[in-house]
Amino acid sequence: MSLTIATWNINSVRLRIDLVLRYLTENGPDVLCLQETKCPDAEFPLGPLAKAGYGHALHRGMKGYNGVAILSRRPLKEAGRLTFCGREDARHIAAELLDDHGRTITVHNLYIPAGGDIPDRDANPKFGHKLDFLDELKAWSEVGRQANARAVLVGDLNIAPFVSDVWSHKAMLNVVSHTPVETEALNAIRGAGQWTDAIRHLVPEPEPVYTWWSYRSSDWSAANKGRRLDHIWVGSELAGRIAGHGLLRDARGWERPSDHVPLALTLSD
DNA sequence: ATGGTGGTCCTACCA
Repeated sequence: MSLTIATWNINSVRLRIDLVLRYLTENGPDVLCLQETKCPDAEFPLGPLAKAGYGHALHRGMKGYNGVAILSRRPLKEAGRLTFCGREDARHIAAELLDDHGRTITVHNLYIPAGGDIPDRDANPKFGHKLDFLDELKAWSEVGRQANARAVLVGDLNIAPFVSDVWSHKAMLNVVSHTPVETEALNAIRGAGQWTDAIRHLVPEPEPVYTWWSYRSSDWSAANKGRRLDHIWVGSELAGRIAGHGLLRDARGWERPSDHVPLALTLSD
C-alpha cells in the first residue's frame, strides 16, 4: 500500500509536454505537481496527459509566468488556492485525494518567488517580495499546523536550506537561495508547521542532494554546481510513513531539459 | 570572470 507524490519545475509545460509524458510513463508516480507551467488555463495540455493515465488534473495558470498544476491517476478534489502579498501570481494550488486506506491526504503545490539577483530588499524589490512571501507562508504554516498534519507540501521553494544543499556553502552564502535570512526563514516555516523534510529524512547531511543545475553552464554534469531548491515536506501524522524517494538526475540531460529535475516521495504503511 | 543560457512573446522581463 503506497502513494508516490512527485514535484517538478517544468519551465513551460507546453514546450516540455513530451518530457512530462516520458517521466510519467517511465516512473509512474500517483501524483505529479508542476511549477512554472507558464500556461494559461484554457491552453493546458489535458488531452495527452489523460491518454497517459493522468486524467485528473488541477491547474492554475497565467500568461507567460509562474503557474502550478497537479496531475493524478487518482481522483482529485481542489482544496484551495492561496494568494500571497496580494498578488494573483498562480503560485499555489492544493488538492485532496484518498490513500489506499481511504483516508484523505492533502497536497499543497507551491512555487516560491526566486527573488532576483541581489540579496537586499532595498536594492531589489524582488528579494523583498520573496521575504514577504516567506513571512505569509510562516503565518499560514502556524495557523494550519493541525489541518496540515495529514498534508504533503511540495514544490520549487527556491531556497537550499542546508550546507550540503549547495555545491559550496561558503561561495553561496551571499547568493540568493542560500543567504542566512532565506534559509532561516524556510527553517522557521518548517518548524512552525511541524513539517518533516522528507528528502533529508531519507538522505541526511552531509550527503549532497541537488535538484537544480543552472542553464548558464556549458557542462552542468561535470561541474555539478547544483542546488536543492525543490522539496517535499510531510505533516506530523505522515512522518512515520516516509518510505523512499526518487531523484531523476538524468532528466537534466534529456533533450531541451528543464533546469530542475523530478523529485518523488513514496509513502507506505 | 560580473559572463553565461533558456522561455515567453515582441521588447523586455523572468528564471
